[in-house]
Amino acid sequence: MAGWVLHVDLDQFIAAVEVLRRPELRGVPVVVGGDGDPTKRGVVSTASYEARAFGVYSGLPLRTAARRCPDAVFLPVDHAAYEAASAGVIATLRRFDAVVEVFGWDEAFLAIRGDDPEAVARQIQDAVRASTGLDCTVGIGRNKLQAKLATGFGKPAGVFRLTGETWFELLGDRSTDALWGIGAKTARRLADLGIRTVRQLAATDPAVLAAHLGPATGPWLVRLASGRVNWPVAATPYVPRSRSRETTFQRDLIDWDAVRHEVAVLAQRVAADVAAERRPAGRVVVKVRYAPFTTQTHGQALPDPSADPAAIADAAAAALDKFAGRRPVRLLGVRAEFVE
DNA sequence: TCTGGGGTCCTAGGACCC
DNA sequence: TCTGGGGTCCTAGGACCC
Repeated sequence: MAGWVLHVDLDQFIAAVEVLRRPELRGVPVVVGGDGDPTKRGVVSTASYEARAFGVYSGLPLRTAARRCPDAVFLPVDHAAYEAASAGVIATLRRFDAVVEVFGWDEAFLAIRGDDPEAVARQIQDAVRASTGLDCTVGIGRNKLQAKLATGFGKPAGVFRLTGETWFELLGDRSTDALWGIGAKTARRLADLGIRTVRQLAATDPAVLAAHLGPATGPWLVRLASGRVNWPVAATPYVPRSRSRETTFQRDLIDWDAVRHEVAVLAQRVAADVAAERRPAGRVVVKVRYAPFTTQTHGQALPDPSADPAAIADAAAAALDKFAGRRPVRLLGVRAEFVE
C-alpha cells in the first residue's frame, strides 16, 4: 500500500455551471465576468473552451474579450450558483475514503492509500459527473505539488500521474514559471541570474538564492523545482486571516467626499463579514487605486480587537485620512484582519 | 484595449528597546 | 558628545494564486 495525492480540478468550472443550467449554450463561446456587460470595466472570470480558441482567457478585460470574440455569450458572475455547484462536488468527494482538502471553489486535494490511484481518479470523475454533471481533471502525485502540476498535463477531463521518477523528464526543460508559486516577475529575476529552467533552478545553491531573493523565498524556490515537498493534505476547516471588500468604479471618483462615503459603505460590508465570523478584528486596511493604476494602502489598528461595526468604520475612516493624494480614484478597498 | 475581486505569504525598512 | 549591535514589532508594498 502506498500513499498518493490526487488533485481534482473542475474543467472551466464557472462556464460549465452556466452551460449546465442553459443547455442551449453547449458548444457556444461563453464568457463569464463582471456584470455580463462587455462594454463596462471588468475582466473575464472564466471562458469556455470555445471562447478560449479566440484568445479569451481569465483576467482579460471584458472589452478586449468582446473584440476578440464578438459572437460570445457574455454572462454576469453568479457567486451563489457556483457555491452551490461547488458544494455538490465537495460532498461527492467526501464519499471517498480519503483526506479531503478543499482548495477554492473548483479544486481539492485528496490523500489516499492504495496501489491503483488511476482507478480511484476515474471513480472520482464518474461520481462527480453523475452527481453534478461537471467534468474534472485529476492529477496524481506523491505530494501536492506533483499532483497539482500533473493536472495541467491531464486537461481536459483526463487523468495524469507525475512523480519523482518523471519530474525532470516532464518539467526539467520548462521555464521556471511552470512551477506553482513562480510567476512572471520571479521568473524574470531568476533569468537575470542565469536560471531559466526548472532543472537549473533545482541545481542552484539555496544559499545563493537566499542572498538574492530573501532567506525564506530563495531556498523555498529550489525545493519547489526539485518537486520534493512535504506539504500535508489538511482536512482542518479553513480559518480566514482577513476579510475584504473592494470596488472598481465605472467612472473614477473625483470628489473626496464621495471617496469617504464609499469607504464607509465598504467598511459596513466588511463589518458584516467580520460579525459572521464571530471573531474580533485587530486592524483595518484601506486600499486606494488612483487613476491610471497606482495602488497604495494604509492601515489602522483598532484600539482593542473588536467585531463592532462602528469600531471598524472608525478605523477605516482613520486609515483613509492617512492618504494625502487627491487624484481621481479608480478603486477602493477595505480589509479587516483578524487577531490570531 | 487598460488592467476584477478575494485571498495568502514574504520582504524590507523604520521604530523601539535593551 | 557620540555611540554598537541585536531582537522584535509594525507597516507598506510586492508577488502569487484562484
